[in-house]
Amino acid sequence: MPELPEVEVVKKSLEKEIKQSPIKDIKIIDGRLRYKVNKRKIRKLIGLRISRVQRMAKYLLFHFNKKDLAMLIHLGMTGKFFIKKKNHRTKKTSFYYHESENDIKHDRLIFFFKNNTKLIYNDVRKFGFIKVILNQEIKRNKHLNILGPEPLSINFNFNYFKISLEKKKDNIIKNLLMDQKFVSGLGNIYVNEVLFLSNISPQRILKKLSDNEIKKILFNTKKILKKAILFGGSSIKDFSNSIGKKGNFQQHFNVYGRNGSKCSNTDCKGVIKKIKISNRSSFFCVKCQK
DNA sequence: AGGCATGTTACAGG
DNA sequence: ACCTGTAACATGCC
Repeated sequence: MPELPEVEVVKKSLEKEIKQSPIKDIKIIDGRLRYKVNKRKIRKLIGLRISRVQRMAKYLLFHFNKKDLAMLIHLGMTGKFFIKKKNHRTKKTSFYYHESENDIKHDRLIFFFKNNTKLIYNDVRKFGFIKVILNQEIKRNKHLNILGPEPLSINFNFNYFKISLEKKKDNIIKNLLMDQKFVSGLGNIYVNEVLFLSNISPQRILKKLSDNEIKKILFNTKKILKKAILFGGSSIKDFSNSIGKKGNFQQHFNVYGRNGSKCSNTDCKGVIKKIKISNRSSFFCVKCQK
């Protein structure tokens, strides 16, 4: 899925484009997402105006002028939004995985606004979901209430890291950073990149992390997420097409998807290796990540 | 043909 | 009850 930077970029583009006009209609083309879209509940949004779009970890939360309702969205692996304005070409708000530019067969849901703007939810693999929830349920929502601190917040700090390590000393660092209960918003790409920048092997046992290394991980996590947001996120497997909105941060990957190539540290002659950790691909330099 | 893919979670086993 | 690892979800590309 989009990780935190991609979701943040989507959030910003949605806030900019779709706040003003009321929803006129909602068409469910294929509601069989991770959870089946509840037709009755989602139609309650007709007539409402989006007042704010919020990002929580990798989730999007839509708020409306009718304050008791909210819409929770997760993009899964391949969820994305398109905005279509009258007499304008389609604007992407998210990122291509491996689709062609004009592929519409994975459009799952369309929000029609009174000003003739359309907001299309498109999801190839249907791992994403859309749920209408009550505002008062947000705090105890089962997806949201287990999330650890946002990586860019001050709550993700040295003390928090140390306290968390007490309980998890036998695990390895990659699993910890991937754990949304520990820190919420990182995924496979950015965890690989953070550990590279920190010169730490993804397999390092937690109890063998020094204080200085913990500080490096914290610093590099915040640094790389901010940088990725500035570059508009990462659009993997879609490097050449420049129509619409697209992130460029994949060009700055040091290790992700680069197995076999030389380490990008100029003083290092190491090679990037790919291994499986908890069934996910991990990439690291055998020489400078210890 | 089989393996792989930005994620989450249900489940089994400890 | 907690932790951890694995399988499953649906689809398409290499």
